[in-house]
Amino acid sequence: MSNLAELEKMMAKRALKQTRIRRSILRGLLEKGDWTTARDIYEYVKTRQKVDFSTIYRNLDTLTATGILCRVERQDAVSYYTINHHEGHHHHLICKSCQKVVLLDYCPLQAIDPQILENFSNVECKFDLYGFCRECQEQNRNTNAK
Amino acid sequence: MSNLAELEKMMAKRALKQTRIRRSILRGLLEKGDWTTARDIYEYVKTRQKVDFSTIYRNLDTLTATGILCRVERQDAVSYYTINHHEGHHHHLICKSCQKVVLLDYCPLQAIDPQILENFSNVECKFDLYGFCRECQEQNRNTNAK
DNA sequence: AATATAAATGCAAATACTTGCATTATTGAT
DNA sequence: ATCAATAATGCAAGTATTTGCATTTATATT
Repeated sequence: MSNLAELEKMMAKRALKQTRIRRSILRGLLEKGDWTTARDIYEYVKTRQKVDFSTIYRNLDTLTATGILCRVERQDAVSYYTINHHEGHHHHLICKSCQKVVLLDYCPLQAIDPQILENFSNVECKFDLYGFCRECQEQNRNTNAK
Repeated sequence: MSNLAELEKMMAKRALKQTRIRRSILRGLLEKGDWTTARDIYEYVKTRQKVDFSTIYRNLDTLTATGILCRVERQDAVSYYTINHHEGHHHHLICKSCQKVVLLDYCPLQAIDPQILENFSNVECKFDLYGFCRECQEQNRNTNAK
Protein backbone atom coordinates (compact mmCIF):
# COMPACT_ATOMS: atom_id res chain seq x y z
CA MET A 1 0.00 0.00 0.00
CA SER A 2 2.29 2.77 1.26
CA ASN A 3 5.93 3.14 0.39
CA LEU A 4 8.60 5.38 1.86
CA ALA A 5 8.19 8.13 -0.77
CA GLU A 6 4.50 8.39 0.05
CA LEU A 7 5.20 8.58 3.76
CA GLU A 8 7.77 11.30 3.15
CA LYS A 9 5.14 13.31 1.32
CA MET A 10 2.84 12.89 4.31
CA MET A 11 5.56 14.20 6.62
CA ALA A 12 6.10 17.21 4.36
CA LYS A 13 2.39 17.97 4.30
CA ARG A 14 2.38 17.99 8.11
CA ALA A 15 5.51 20.18 8.31
CA LEU A 16 7.51 17.40 9.97
CA LYS A 17 11.22 17.54 9.31
CA GLN A 18 12.52 14.51 7.46
CA THR A 19 15.33 13.16 9.55
CA ARG A 20 17.34 10.00 9.01
CA ILE A 21 15.83 8.55 12.17
CA ARG A 22 12.27 9.22 11.07
CA ARG A 23 12.91 7.63 7.70
CA SER A 24 14.48 4.67 9.45
CA ILE A 25 11.51 4.22 11.79
CA LEU A 26 9.12 4.24 8.83
CA ARG A 27 11.32 1.91 6.79
CA GLY A 28 11.41 -0.48 9.72
CA LEU A 29 7.64 -0.44 10.07
CA LEU A 30 7.19 -0.92 6.34
CA GLU A 31 9.50 -3.93 6.40
CA LYS A 32 7.77 -5.43 9.42
CA GLY A 33 4.34 -4.65 7.96
CA ASP A 34 2.73 -5.44 11.29
CA TRP A 35 2.18 -4.08 14.79
CA THR A 36 5.56 -3.49 16.45
CA THR A 37 6.77 -2.40 19.87
CA ALA A 38 8.83 0.73 20.48
CA ARG A 39 11.63 -1.56 21.65
CA ASP A 40 11.70 -3.48 18.36
CA ILE A 41 11.66 -0.25 16.39
CA TYR A 42 14.51 1.03 18.55
CA GLU A 43 16.56 -2.11 17.87
CA TYR A 44 15.93 -1.74 14.15
CA VAL A 45 17.02 1.89 14.00
CA LYS A 46 19.96 1.39 16.36
CA THR A 47 21.63 -1.15 14.09
CA ARG A 48 21.63 1.51 11.36
CA GLN A 49 22.55 4.69 13.23
CA LYS A 50 23.13 6.28 16.60
CA VAL A 51 19.81 6.88 18.30
CA ASP A 52 18.41 7.34 21.78
CA PHE A 53 15.31 5.62 23.07
CA SER A 54 13.66 8.93 23.95
CA THR A 55 13.99 10.04 20.34
CA ILE A 56 12.16 6.91 19.23
CA TYR A 57 9.34 7.57 21.68
CA ARG A 58 9.08 11.21 20.70
CA ASN A 59 8.88 10.31 17.03
CA LEU A 60 6.35 7.56 17.56
CA ASP A 61 4.26 10.14 19.41
CA THR A 62 4.38 12.79 16.71
CA LEU A 63 3.91 10.30 13.89
CA THR A 64 0.90 8.87 15.69
CA ALA A 65 -0.53 12.31 16.53
CA THR A 66 -0.33 13.31 12.87
CA GLY A 67 -2.05 10.14 11.71
CA ILE A 68 0.91 8.61 9.93
CA LEU A 69 1.14 5.81 12.46
CA CYS A 70 -1.50 4.05 14.51
CA ARG A 71 -1.01 2.98 18.11
CA VAL A 72 -2.67 0.35 20.30
CA GLU A 73 -1.97 -0.37 23.92
CA ARG A 74 -1.72 -3.84 25.37
CA GLN A 75 -3.36 -4.41 28.77
CA ASP A 76 0.07 -4.51 30.38
CA ALA A 77 0.62 -0.98 29.01
CA VAL A 78 3.07 -1.90 26.27
CA SER A 79 2.28 0.01 23.07
CA TYR A 80 2.30 -1.32 19.52
CA TYR A 81 2.69 0.81 16.40
CA THR A 82 2.05 0.31 12.72
CA ILE A 83 1.70 2.37 9.55
CA ASN A 84 -1.83 3.75 9.52
CA HIS A 85 -3.65 2.53 6.43
CA HIS A 86 -7.08 3.49 7.66
CA GLU A 87 -8.89 6.75 6.95
CA GLY A 88 -10.68 8.36 9.85
CA HIS A 89 -11.18 7.74 13.52
CA HIS A 90 -11.40 4.16 14.74
CA HIS A 91 -10.68 1.82 17.64
CA HIS A 92 -9.42 -1.71 18.23
CA LEU A 93 -10.08 -5.12 19.68
CA ILE A 94 -6.88 -6.77 20.87
CA CYS A 95 -6.21 -10.42 21.72
CA LYS A 96 -4.92 -10.71 25.29
CA SER A 97 -2.77 -13.65 24.30
CA CYS A 98 -1.32 -13.20 20.79
CA GLN A 99 -1.94 -9.42 20.60
CA LYS A 100 -3.72 -9.77 17.26
CA VAL A 101 -5.52 -6.51 16.43
CA VAL A 102 -9.01 -6.25 14.92
CA LEU A 103 -10.17 -2.87 13.67
CA LEU A 104 -13.45 -1.55 15.07
CA ASP A 105 -15.00 0.95 12.71
CA TYR A 106 -17.00 2.53 15.49
CA CYS A 107 -16.50 5.32 18.01
CA PRO A 108 -18.59 5.32 21.19
CA LEU A 109 -18.43 9.10 21.44
CA GLN A 110 -21.44 9.34 19.13
CA ALA A 111 -23.57 7.38 21.59
CA ILE A 112 -22.95 9.65 24.57
CA ASP A 113 -25.74 11.95 25.74
CA PRO A 114 -24.97 15.38 24.17
CA GLN A 115 -26.13 17.06 27.38
CA ILE A 116 -23.16 15.58 29.18
CA LEU A 117 -20.69 16.48 26.46
CA GLU A 118 -22.08 20.00 26.24
CA ASN A 119 -20.12 20.95 29.35
CA PHE A 120 -16.82 19.66 28.01
CA SER A 121 -14.66 20.83 25.11
CA ASN A 122 -11.99 19.02 23.08
CA VAL A 123 -13.35 15.66 24.08
CA GLU A 124 -11.06 12.75 23.26
CA CYS A 125 -12.16 9.14 23.30
CA LYS A 126 -10.07 6.28 24.63
CA PHE A 127 -11.73 3.01 23.72
CA ASP A 128 -10.35 -0.48 23.27
CA LEU A 129 -11.60 -3.99 23.72
CA TYR A 130 -9.51 -6.90 24.99
CA GLY A 131 -10.38 -10.58 24.68
CA PHE A 132 -9.06 -13.99 23.70
CA CYS A 133 -9.28 -14.72 19.98
CA ARG A 134 -10.62 -18.07 18.81
CA GLU A 135 -7.20 -19.50 17.96
CA CYS A 136 -5.81 -18.68 21.39
CA GLN A 137 -8.90 -20.13 23.10
CA GLU A 138 -8.40 -23.38 21.22
CA GLN A 139 -4.71 -23.56 21.92
CA ASN A 140 -5.45 -23.02 25.58
CA ARG A 141 -8.08 -25.73 25.61
CA ASN A 142 -5.58 -28.15 24.10
CA THR A 143 -2.86 -27.20 26.54
CA ASN A 144 -5.17 -27.66 29.51
CA ALA A 145 -6.66 -30.88 28.19
CA LYS A 146 -3.22 -32.45 27.75
CA MET B 1 -22.75 6.64 52.42
CA SER B 2 -20.21 3.95 53.31
CA ASN B 3 -18.33 3.67 56.56
CA LEU B 4 -15.42 1.50 57.55
CA ALA B 5 -17.57 -1.22 59.11
CA GLU B 6 -19.51 -1.60 55.89
CA LEU B 7 -16.33 -1.80 53.86
CA GLU B 8 -14.96 -4.43 56.21
CA LYS B 9 -18.06 -6.52 55.62
CA MET B 10 -17.47 -6.18 51.87
CA MET B 11 -13.91 -7.42 52.30
CA ALA B 12 -15.12 -10.39 54.33
CA LYS B 13 -17.71 -11.27 51.70
CA ARG B 14 -14.95 -11.31 49.07
CA ALA B 15 -12.61 -13.39 51.27
CA LEU B 16 -10.09 -10.56 51.50
CA LYS B 17 -8.01 -10.58 54.65
CA GLN B 18 -8.50 -7.51 56.79
CA THR B 19 -5.08 -6.10 57.35
CA ARG B 20 -4.13 -2.88 59.10
CA ILE B 21 -2.91 -1.51 55.80
CA ARG B 22 -6.15 -2.26 54.00
CA ARG B 23 -8.18 -0.64 56.73
CA SER B 24 -5.88 2.35 56.61
CA ILE B 25 -6.23 2.70 52.83
CA LEU B 26 -10.01 2.62 53.12
CA ARG B 27 -10.02 5.02 56.07
CA GLY B 28 -7.87 7.41 54.07
CA LEU B 29 -10.20 7.24 51.09
CA LEU B 30 -13.24 7.73 53.31
CA GLU B 31 -11.66 10.81 54.89
CA LYS B 32 -10.68 12.24 51.52
CA GLY B 33 -14.08 11.36 50.06
CA ASP B 34 -12.78 12.09 46.58
CA TRP B 35 -10.58 10.70 43.81
CA THR B 36 -7.06 10.20 45.15
CA THR B 37 -3.71 9.14 43.72
CA ALA B 38 -1.80 6.06 44.86
CA ARG B 39 0.92 8.43 46.06
CA ASP B 40 -1.45 10.36 48.32
CA ILE B 41 -2.84 7.13 49.71
CA TYR B 42 0.71 5.92 50.32
CA GLU B 43 1.56 9.12 52.21
CA TYR B 44 -1.58 8.76 54.32
CA VAL B 45 -0.86 5.15 55.29
CA LYS B 46 2.86 5.73 55.79
CA THR B 47 2.31 8.32 58.52
CA ARG B 48 0.36 5.68 60.44
CA GLN B 49 2.42 2.51 59.89
CA LYS B 50 5.29 0.93 58.03
CA VAL B 51 4.26 0.24 54.46
CA ASP B 52 5.84 -0.28 51.07
CA PHE B 53 4.60 1.37 47.91
CA SER B 54 4.18 -1.98 46.16
CA THR B 55 1.80 -3.10 48.89
CA ILE B 56 -0.31 -0.01 48.28
CA TYR B 57 -0.47 -0.75 44.57
CA ARG B 58 -1.29 -4.40 45.12
CA ASN B 59 -4.11 -3.49 47.47
CA LEU B 60 -5.51 -0.82 45.21
CA ASP B 61 -5.55 -3.47 42.49
CA THR B 62 -7.38 -6.10 44.49
CA LEU B 63 -9.80 -3.60 46.01
CA THR B 64 -10.58 -2.29 42.54
CA ALA B 65 -10.87 -5.76 41.02
CA THR B 66 -13.39 -6.75 43.70
CA GLY B 67 -15.47 -3.63 43.16
CA ILE B 68 -14.78 -2.00 46.52
CA LEU B 69 -12.83 0.79 44.87
CA CYS B 70 -13.16 2.47 41.50
CA ARG B 71 -10.21 3.55 39.38
CA VAL B 72 -9.80 6.12 36.61
CA GLU B 73 -6.69 6.85 34.62
CA ARG B 74 -5.53 10.32 33.74
CA GLN B 75 -4.18 10.84 30.23
CA ASP B 76 -0.64 11.00 31.61
CA ALA B 77 -1.23 7.49 33.02
CA VAL B 78 -1.56 8.51 36.67
CA SER B 79 -4.41 6.60 38.31
CA TYR B 80 -7.01 7.94 40.73
CA TYR B 81 -8.97 5.83 43.18
CA THR B 82 -12.10 6.31 45.23
CA ILE B 83 -14.62 4.26 47.19
CA ASN B 84 -17.04 2.77 44.67
CA HIS B 85 -20.57 3.95 45.41
CA HIS B 86 -21.96 2.85 42.08
CA GLU B 87 -23.64 -0.44 41.28
CA GLY B 88 -22.73 -2.10 38.02
CA HIS B 89 -20.42 -1.50 35.13
CA HIS B 90 -19.75 2.08 34.05
CA HIS B 91 -17.18 4.44 32.57
CA HIS B 92 -15.95 8.01 33.04
CA LEU B 93 -15.43 11.42 31.52
CA ILE B 94 -12.38 13.14 33.03
CA CYS B 95 -11.38 16.80 32.88
CA LYS B 96 -7.90 17.14 31.39
CA SER B 97 -7.19 20.12 33.60
CA CYS B 98 -8.78 19.71 37.05
CA GLN B 99 -9.25 15.91 36.77
CA LYS B 100 -12.93 16.20 37.75
CA VAL B 101 -14.70 12.89 37.05
CA VAL B 102 -18.18 12.54 35.53
CA LEU B 103 -19.81 9.14 35.57
CA LEU B 104 -21.01 7.74 32.25
CA ASP B 105 -23.75 5.20 32.76
CA TYR B 106 -23.03 3.60 29.43
CA CYS B 107 -20.82 0.83 28.09
CA PRO B 108 -19.93 0.81 24.39
CA LEU B 109 -19.56 -2.97 24.37
CA GLN B 110 -23.31 -3.29 23.74
CA ALA B 111 -22.99 -1.37 20.50
CA ILE B 112 -20.34 -3.59 18.92
CA ASP B 113 -21.35 -5.91 16.10
CA PRO B 114 -21.91 -9.34 17.73
CA GLN B 115 -20.32 -10.99 14.69
CA ILE B 116 -17.01 -9.45 15.65
CA LEU B 117 -17.29 -10.35 19.32
CA GLU B 118 -18.32 -13.89 18.45
CA ASN B 119 -14.69 -14.76 17.77
CA PHE B 120 -13.44 -13.44 21.10
CA SER B 121 -14.07 -14.61 24.65
CA ASN B 122 -13.75 -12.78 27.98
CA VAL B 123 -14.02 -9.41 26.30
CA GLU B 124 -13.13 -6.47 28.52
CA CYS B 125 -13.91 -2.87 27.67
CA LYS B 126 -11.57 0.04 28.25
CA PHE B 127 -13.45 3.26 27.65
CA ASP B 128 -12.89 6.78 28.93
CA LEU B 129 -13.49 10.28 27.66
CA TYR B 130 -11.17 13.23 28.29
CA GLY B 131 -12.07 16.90 27.82
CA PHE B 132 -11.94 20.34 29.42
CA CYS B 133 -14.82 21.04 31.78
CA ARG B 134 -16.66 24.35 31.54
CA GLU B 135 -14.95 25.86 34.62
CA CYS B 136 -11.48 25.06 33.30
CA GLN B 137 -12.35 26.45 29.86
CA GLU B 138 -13.43 29.73 31.45
CA GLN B 139 -10.40 29.96 33.67
CA ASN B 140 -8.22 29.41 30.64
CA ARG B 141 -10.02 32.07 28.64
CA ASN B 142 -9.46 34.54 31.47
CA THR B 143 -5.82 33.65 31.86
CA ASN B 144 -5.19 34.09 28.14
CA ALA B 145 -7.20 37.33 27.90
CA LYS B 146 -5.28 38.92 30.76
C1' DA C 1 -4.84 -21.00 72.98
C1' DA C 2 -1.98 -23.52 69.38
C1' DT C 3 -1.47 -24.28 64.60
C1' DA C 4 -1.66 -24.99 59.55
C1' DT C 5 -2.42 -22.69 55.26
C1' DA C 6 -2.99 -19.37 52.24
C1' DA C 7 -2.70 -14.71 51.47
C1' DA C 8 -0.33 -10.26 52.36
C1' DT C 9 3.89 -7.80 52.92
C1' DG C 10 8.70 -5.69 52.35
C1' DC C 11 12.51 -5.35 49.73
C1' DA C 12 15.13 -4.78 45.66
C1' DA C 13 15.25 -4.58 41.03
C1' DA C 14 12.91 -4.10 36.80
C1' DT C 15 9.37 -2.21 33.52
C1' DA C 16 7.84 1.16 29.81
C1' DC C 17 7.87 5.57 29.12
C1' DT C 18 8.70 10.92 29.94
C1' DT C 19 11.04 15.29 30.62
C1' DG C 20 14.41 19.29 30.87
C1' DC C 21 18.00 21.12 28.78
C1' DA C 22 22.03 21.92 26.00
C1' DT C 23 23.57 20.69 21.32
C1' DT C 24 22.81 19.68 16.49
C1' DA C 25 20.46 19.18 12.08
C1' DT C 26 16.75 20.39 8.70
C1' DT C 27 14.46 23.73 6.26
C1' DG C 28 13.06 27.80 3.73
C1' DA C 29 14.79 32.36 2.66
C1' DT C 30 18.59 35.04 1.05
C1' DA D 1 26.01 28.23 -1.07
C1' DT D 2 25.06 30.78 3.37
C1' DC D 3 22.36 31.57 7.18
C1' DA D 4 18.69 32.20 10.62
C1' DA D 5 14.85 30.05 12.78
C1' DT D 6 12.96 26.23 14.47
C1' DA D 7 12.49 21.57 15.26
C1' DA D 8 14.86 17.23 16.38
C1' DT D 9 18.25 14.87 19.05
C1' DG D 10 21.21 12.86 22.95
C1' DC D 11 21.90 12.53 27.51
C1' DA D 12 20.79 12.00 32.20
C1' DA D 13 17.58 11.75 35.48
C1' DG D 14 12.91 11.34 36.38
C1' DT D 15 7.95 9.19 36.41
C1' DA D 16 4.32 5.73 37.93
C1' DT D 17 3.82 1.16 38.30
C1' DT D 18 5.11 -4.01 38.38
C1' DT D 19 7.35 -8.31 39.69
C1' DG D 20 9.92 -12.24 42.04
C1' DC D 21 10.91 -14.02 46.15
C1' DA D 22 11.65 -14.71 50.99
C1' DT D 23 9.28 -13.53 55.29
C1' DT D 24 5.34 -12.44 57.99
C1' DT D 25 0.49 -12.18 59.17
C1' DA D 26 -4.70 -13.13 59.26
C1' DT D 27 -7.90 -16.50 59.54
C1' DA D 28 -10.33 -20.88 60.05
C1' DT D 29 -9.63 -25.21 62.48
C1' DT D 30 -8.35 -27.87 66.08
